[in-house]
Amino acid sequence: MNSKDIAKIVGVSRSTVSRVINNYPDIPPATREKVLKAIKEYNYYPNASARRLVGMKSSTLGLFIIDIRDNEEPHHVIENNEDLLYGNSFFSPFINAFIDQSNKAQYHVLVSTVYSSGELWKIQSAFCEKRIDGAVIIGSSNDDYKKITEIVDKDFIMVAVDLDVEEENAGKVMSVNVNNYGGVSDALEYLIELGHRDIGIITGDLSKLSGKVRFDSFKHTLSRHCLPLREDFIGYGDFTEYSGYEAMKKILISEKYPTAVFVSNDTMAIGAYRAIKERGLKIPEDISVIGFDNSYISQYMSPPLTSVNVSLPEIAKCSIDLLLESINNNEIKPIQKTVDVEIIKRNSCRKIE
Amino acid sequence: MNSKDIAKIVGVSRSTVSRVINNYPDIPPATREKVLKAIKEYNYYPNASARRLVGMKSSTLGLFIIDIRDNEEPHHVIENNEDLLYGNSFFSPFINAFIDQSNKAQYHVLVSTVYSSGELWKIQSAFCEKRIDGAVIIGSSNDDYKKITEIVDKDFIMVAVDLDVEEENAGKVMSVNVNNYGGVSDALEYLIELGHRDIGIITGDLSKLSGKVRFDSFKHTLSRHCLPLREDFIGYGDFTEYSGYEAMKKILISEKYPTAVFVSNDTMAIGAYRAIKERGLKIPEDISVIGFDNSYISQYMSPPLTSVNVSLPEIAKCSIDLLLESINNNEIKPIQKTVDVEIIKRNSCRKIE
DNA sequence: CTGAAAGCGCTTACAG
DNA sequence: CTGAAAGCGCTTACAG
Repeated sequence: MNSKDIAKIVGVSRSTVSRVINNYPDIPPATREKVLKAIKEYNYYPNASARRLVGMKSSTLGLFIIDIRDNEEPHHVIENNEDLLYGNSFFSPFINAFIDQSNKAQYHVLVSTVYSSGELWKIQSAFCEKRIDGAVIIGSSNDDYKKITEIVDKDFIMVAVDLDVEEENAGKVMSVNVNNYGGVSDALEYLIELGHRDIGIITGDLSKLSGKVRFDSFKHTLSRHCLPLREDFIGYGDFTEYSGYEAMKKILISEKYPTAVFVSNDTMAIGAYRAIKERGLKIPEDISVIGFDNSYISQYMSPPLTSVNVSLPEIAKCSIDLLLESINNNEIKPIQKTVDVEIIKRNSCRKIE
Repeated sequence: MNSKDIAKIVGVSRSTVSRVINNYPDIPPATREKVLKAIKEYNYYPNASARRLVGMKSSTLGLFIIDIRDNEEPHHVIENNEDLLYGNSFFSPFINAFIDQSNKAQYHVLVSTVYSSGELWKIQSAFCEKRIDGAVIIGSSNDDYKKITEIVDKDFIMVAVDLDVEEENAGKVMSVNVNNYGGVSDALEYLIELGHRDIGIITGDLSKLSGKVRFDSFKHTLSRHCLPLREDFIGYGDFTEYSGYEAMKKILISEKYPTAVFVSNDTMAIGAYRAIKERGLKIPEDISVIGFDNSYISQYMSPPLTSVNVSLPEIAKCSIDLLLESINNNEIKPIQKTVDVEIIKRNSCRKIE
């Protein structure tokens, strides 16, 4: 069943069929009805490839999840649930939200994973093969993104999510970021309000935007409030649970430990909880903990974790808006958007005197 | 840059360029080299639509997540993190695994959500528009799947995941399922081994395969061991956390309550834990709990939940194998596969005398 | 071994 | 208002 068949059935030309499909004006209602009826009756759908070939959009957005670990095997496939962990806490909900919002905007979405630099060509090829009209890149470090911009043509429509825009690229790239800076200062000010003065931090991966900015904001906010930053109150993590565990253990080594700790994401907070409990300390009685991301699990931790909520659906929405505007106007306006953030108070922080 | 350009550059015809791209034999190595070199140098990628149009595969698999709630608004978009919950525990990790495995098999994946019966045409259209070569359908109840088979042509290649195959369809449909039956009987036998005799159950949504089979297996296994099934030890849930909470409250109403409860999925176990704690009971001292799915969160519950592990990556692998075989041979062999299951023992079940 | 040509299914100037 | 025709970029018999 193709447009020719429909044309024959209705007794018009393919041009006319095409015109009603594409909502041209100047088609007499009667003709339009007849064509529509035949289309429905014969269950006809225009071939997407043929449409693409004559220059129409593919109506497809690409979503590239970058998780490069070049030191490991080239294409590491998720073999067990443990590997899914990483995806689960941040990427997965974002993927869902992105698909959902794209679908709502009448776009298909093509999802791909990139596990090594050697797979970066996937992005370029999806564009060159004309499979997608635009793409979101998520999960890349600044280094990775640099590589991407080297490989992928500059005139393809991409928005980078959760990515630091380097000076050289600023004004050239579309991106949407979480208000990491504000979120951390809010979190800290909340702790300070509760009376805390000895506040520690578990940092994230400092090569990622979120890791770096959260640490910076922590330092600035502390000094703005004239509070000291003690080196032994800093634990360096990399966003994984285990690193959170180790970092917290390190912080708790000395006999004087902070009364509150800001943990740069919830996944590390899980590890931190474990270290605190192993040390025989109670949350929040002995030590208050605040996380970041408000991931699914935080509400179920004991005690439920106070955390900075990042609205993944809102990030998805912003990215798609940027993408679609760019696609429709066929121009790349280098806009940086920031999505705001809010503290979800639960029971892991207490007031002290 | 298209095949004509490459042809001109190399000094051959487009036919030849096409032949080297498609690995035809009988091309002199020298020619092949030259063409490959130009392709690389000019960063040429063949247009996927044009290839599709001349009959090649689209190299794309569809993944349709069915979550029909017709009583709610037609297209409910995920607006807040709470909505993501449902996706998180089961779908999300599956989506990840599916994308990963498809990518590894050199396939793209097009993901779509279906939130109402009115959107079921999306499946048909993706096929008819020739966007995909095959598709996995997940999350549908038997009713939903029936509707799907009514709408979607029988000659499209689909595999149903976690779906009951009705008698009338058996032998016509490709599907992969979890060994729900074996998983539940294993779980129960584990409890029995620990000395439990008064065992309760919180059922899932009985209109879904997993809900129904888990309940059936529970009843059969109990009777095989000559253990009674007390009506007041049964709580009816629907796989959501809140339903688990309510169901457990109902079970705990009478003064005699079971020493162990099988909960049909981990999400409901979260609710069940809450109800048990509110009642002032301890897990596993007063009551043992075993879940199903071994979802991400189960290890972090307190106490960590013993659960039946379902290997989502393995399900993904099976589905893709089925799909690819069907696509390559261009025939639908109605095969039903079952993925095995294993108990992950943690601290929510205790031995009793 | 290789090129010229047909054809995949559409859309869109162009002409009427 | 509508049809005939060109053309999008490929692949694949066909002929040589």
